[in-house]
Amino acid sequence: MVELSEFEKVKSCSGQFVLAINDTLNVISGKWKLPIIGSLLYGKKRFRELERDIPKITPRMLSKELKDLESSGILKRTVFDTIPVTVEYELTQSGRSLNQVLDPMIKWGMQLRKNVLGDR
Amino acid sequence: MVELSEFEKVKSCSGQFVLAINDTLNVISGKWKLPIIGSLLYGKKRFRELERDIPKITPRMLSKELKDLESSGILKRTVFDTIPVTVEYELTQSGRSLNQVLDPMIKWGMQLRKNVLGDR
DNA sequence: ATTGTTGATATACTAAAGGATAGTGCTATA
DNA sequence: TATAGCACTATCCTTTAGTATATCAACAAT
Repeated sequence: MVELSEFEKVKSCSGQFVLAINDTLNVISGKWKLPIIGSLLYGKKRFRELERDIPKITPRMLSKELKDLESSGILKRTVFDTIPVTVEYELTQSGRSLNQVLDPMIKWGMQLRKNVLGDR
Repeated sequence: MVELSEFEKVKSCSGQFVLAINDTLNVISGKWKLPIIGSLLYGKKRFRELERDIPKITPRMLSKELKDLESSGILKRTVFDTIPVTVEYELTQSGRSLNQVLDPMIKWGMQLRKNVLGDR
């Protein structure tokens, strides 16, 4: 766990502050990461299921983003020795814990829309 | 304010969910937005002060990012009729409220580093 | 034999983001 | 008169992100 004192230390230093936020940002930014995470929040999915779930994504991008997310420890890839092969993707504990950051982003985004995007 | 019921509605719909998060993401993503916001958290600053505060940023990027942040209502630009002109940038209430989303990102990013980035 | 399904990869391209460098109009100071 | 500071803008170039399209190998069903 991240202790309070450690958090305060990082927060008070502008350089550390940016680094920690960027680590988070890198995990969720990119055109397709959120749609993938969003789809997996409803449970494990196979490659083709994700492809159908996410309109307009190409297999190239799906494959790439899944690799990225796996290497950040956000999701787990499991291969089953069936014919043809079955591959399942599911969020890890770390992936599910992203709610801690996504929920405030939803709230803030909704508020922003009221404040500035609304008056367009 | 964003009501609880409204939040729950958006959160439960994968499309809306992604839209609200992307609105937030667009405000803070880009190589220089966080350093700028970070610098302004310590108080109002002038153009050249920001330039000195943020190593390696070019005036072109600083100018562009400041415009972006202003148009999302994150900061306010004030021109003083001095000679030569003085321009001050400061966070708006909306900009300061970004703490609500940045704090969880710091915590989550620190945790991530312990989980996966640590073992490199 | 042909077609379809699985989970991808390869190659080539376009678009968006960002960097390098120079220059603007103004004025105070040396 | 030359230099420096202020707040930028313009032009060009490189790097990164994302798209389009075709293909792979294994097999199963028609």
